[in-house]
Amino acid sequence: MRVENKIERQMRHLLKNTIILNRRFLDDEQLDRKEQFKVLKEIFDVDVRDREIRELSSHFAPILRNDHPVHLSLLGKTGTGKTVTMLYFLNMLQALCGKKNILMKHIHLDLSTPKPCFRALNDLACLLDASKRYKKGISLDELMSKIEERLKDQQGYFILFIDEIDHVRRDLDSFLKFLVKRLPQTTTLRVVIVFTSNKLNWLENIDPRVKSFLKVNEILFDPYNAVDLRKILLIRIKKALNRKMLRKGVLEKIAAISSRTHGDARKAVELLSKSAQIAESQGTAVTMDVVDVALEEIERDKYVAMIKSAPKQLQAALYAIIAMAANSKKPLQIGDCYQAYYSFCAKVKLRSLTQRAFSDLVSELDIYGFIQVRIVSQGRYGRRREITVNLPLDISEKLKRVVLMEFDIGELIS
DNA sequence: TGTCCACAGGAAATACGGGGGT
DNA sequence: ACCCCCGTATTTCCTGTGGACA
Repeated sequence: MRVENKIERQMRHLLKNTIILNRRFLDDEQLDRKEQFKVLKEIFDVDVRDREIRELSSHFAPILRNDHPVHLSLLGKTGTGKTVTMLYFLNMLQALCGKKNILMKHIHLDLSTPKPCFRALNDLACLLDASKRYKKGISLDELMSKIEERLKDQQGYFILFIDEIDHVRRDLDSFLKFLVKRLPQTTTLRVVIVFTSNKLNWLENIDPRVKSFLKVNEILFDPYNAVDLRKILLIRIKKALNRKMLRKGVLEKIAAISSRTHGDARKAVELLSKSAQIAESQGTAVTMDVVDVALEEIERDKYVAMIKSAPKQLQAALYAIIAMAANSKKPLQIGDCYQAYYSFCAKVKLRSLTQRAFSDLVSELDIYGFIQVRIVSQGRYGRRREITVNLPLDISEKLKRVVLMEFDIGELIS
């Protein structure tokens, strides 16, 4: 057979077995606002998040009557659609207000990465075009004044959508105090603040003096169930994938796994996407087995990505603990781990921390899920935390290698 | 019943780095 | 050049504690 024919046949075969037709629809980051809204509209059109949208409507209805709604707090885990629903809703509301000649504007302050109070205020000021971007060096008061100045003489409704409010580390109180006490007094705008949080009780930890000022309504976003996830995934599949290459039941399986483990739409789409990728690179259809492989791969990548982006000290602590755990079947205790960490630091020329600081690193590793920590009292033999490592062997080996690479040490240290 | 282990974990202090106004 | 401001990382200092053991 002539070589041209071979190539052509090969290409046609590949084309026929292509799974991902339009990668962009598997990753919201790559879609622009307009396309995102289009996808969202389709999702809402099949009655997903119906209750939440109805509640939002009734919360904001007073605006159309020239009345003042109280603030709003959207609660729910990550990936339950708090942000997208709200953005979509605000967009609609904006259009509605436009029709009725009601002055309304909204701003989305995204705190999805943790920031101190200063940074949050600065971001807000930038969004309002009230100040330039500072890194540091300017007092909080000045920033607040700039924002006030900017908003002073404006009229109408001002909806401030603050995403992930609990990510304001340190001094959340003064941030809120400014927003709910000081700001409304210095402006003629009617301010309505919408908070988002994945901690159901974030309001309970704030300064009572601020809290008393903060009248909020709450809307709870439940994790998606399998039925909703199926609808959401189906829309993505239609847009992005070659459906012929999806074996029967795969969609249901992904929906079921996702609703069972987290109910997070973004993660569900990620699993779909990963499965398609794997199947495509193997040249097979997306089968149930492929989904399992994808699940494992996502899990592993999660750990690796986390430790790679973590501070050096945390990496060292993790290495020491994993290495210790490999040599002993019993749970570890802090003191021994600290010794291991200490000598590891010496080997890689890292300044070692005190045990107090190390103890915090251990808690952090626990939060991230690398290790499990349990406080156990041994009577006169002390009160201590027992450390266990439950990572699958391949992952812990991989993590050790990653850490060593981070320290520029190729060869294994015994 | 009191002691005392081996830490946990909170609070405050300190060190350090770097930006901004003047 | 000087002083002020802020953030982060750590250290220092500290009080608290469940229960085995004497």
